[in-house]
Amino acid sequence: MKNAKGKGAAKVSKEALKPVDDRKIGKRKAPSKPDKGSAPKAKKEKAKKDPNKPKRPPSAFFVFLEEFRKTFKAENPNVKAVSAVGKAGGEKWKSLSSAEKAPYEAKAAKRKVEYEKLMKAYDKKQASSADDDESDKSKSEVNDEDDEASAEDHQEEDEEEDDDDEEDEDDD
DNA sequence: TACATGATTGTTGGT
DNA sequence: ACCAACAATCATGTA
Repeated sequence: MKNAKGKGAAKVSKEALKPVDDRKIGKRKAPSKPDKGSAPKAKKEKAKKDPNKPKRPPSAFFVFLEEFRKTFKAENPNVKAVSAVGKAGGEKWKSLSSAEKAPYEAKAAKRKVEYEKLMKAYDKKQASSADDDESDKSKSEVNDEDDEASAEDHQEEDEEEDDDDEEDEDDD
């Protein structure tokens, strides 16, 4: 008789230590670039802000936060401060069970797939652009802009793959 | 007038 | 494998 839950296999390790629990190491954000230029919109500087660079996909937490923000603001229209929603959201998020977060993770996972796709296109562009030396390159070259080939195809919202027992409620 | 900030967690990319 | 930065939000603050 093997383990009834052979699925888990040797994953008995308890989350164990978290390398860094407090990311308060330091608030590194914008490298402080108070350029007197005021608007960093179009600076011929080397501030390459790739407009094509896809932003990172929102994690399950952010997906949940998006909806949570609405609820939070709906019940706290007086609250003003992103930190308020962040704290409340973070607390609530931890209060949710894996099953509750499942739908959010599912969506986040989907976003990630799209992100990878966009990244691919972006990467391609970078490769082309990387070839700054387009002096006498008679090659066809730059053939980008083929992204969004299939912008909207699957809009299905059915994530009902309940074949396996996914009763993963937090039961510490 | 306009941008940076603050606070949350998760994910991604780089070394 | 680990570290560091960034993803949304939006009123407030500073220059």
